[in-house]
Amino acid sequence: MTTKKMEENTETCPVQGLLKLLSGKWKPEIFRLAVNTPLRFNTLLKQLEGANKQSLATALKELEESGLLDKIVIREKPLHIEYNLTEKGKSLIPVLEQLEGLI
Amino acid sequence: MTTKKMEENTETCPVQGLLKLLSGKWKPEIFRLAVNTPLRFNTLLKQLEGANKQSLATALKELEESGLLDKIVIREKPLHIEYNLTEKGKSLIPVLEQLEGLI
DNA sequence: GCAATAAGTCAAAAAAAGATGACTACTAAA
DNA sequence: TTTAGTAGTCATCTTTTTTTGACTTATTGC
Repeated sequence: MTTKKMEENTETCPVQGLLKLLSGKWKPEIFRLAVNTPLRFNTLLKQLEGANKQSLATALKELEESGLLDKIVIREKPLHIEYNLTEKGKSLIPVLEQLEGLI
Repeated sequence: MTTKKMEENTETCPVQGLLKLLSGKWKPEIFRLAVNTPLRFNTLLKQLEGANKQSLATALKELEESGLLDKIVIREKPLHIEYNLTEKGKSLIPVLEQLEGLI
């Protein structure tokens, strides 16, 4: 085996792919909170005890990139940003609930 | 270590708990292989390109500890060990298949 | 213009996860 | 008793992930 570092993961395993969508220290909790209500950055920062801006920003960006969250600018009182579950994101809810029941 | 690093994860999030069962570089692939047939250490080591003994041992132990795999000693020709999906492990299969369809 | 609120970015450090290579333990057969 | 097969462990090193704290950008109100 040639010692290539992170060689292009041919991603032979579909389970791996789906787990990646929610892998990381904060993504699962962020996802759950998003199920109930739209998310805002600073609110989230207070809700997630121990989380920091950087980690949060990274997690939100990745959730957005994988199509689970939508980011929209709200032009209101104090202009802000909202993160909402996409349809794809919502489609995961029942399956995750089912899994929770099994564990 | 007197100082606790990973402070008692109150584990507020069930999604987190279930994702942990299959999180890590090799666990998803190991799980998938276990669906088809009992696993043996050295065979697995050859099947998982790039995996090493240590990582494999750790993954197998964790899968066992979380109740997804059973480890049994087979007293046969060349005495060896077999890892099989537990009932709990098997119960995950249909749900994971469902998730794969969504991603 | 100046301060406050909201949502970030950046470089560096710390911690966790994974990889390496040498070594161990058990059994069975020669 | 030596050798081979199976299934590991251990200490150490490297890579990846997460955290820290300072700095940035944009908008609104005074």
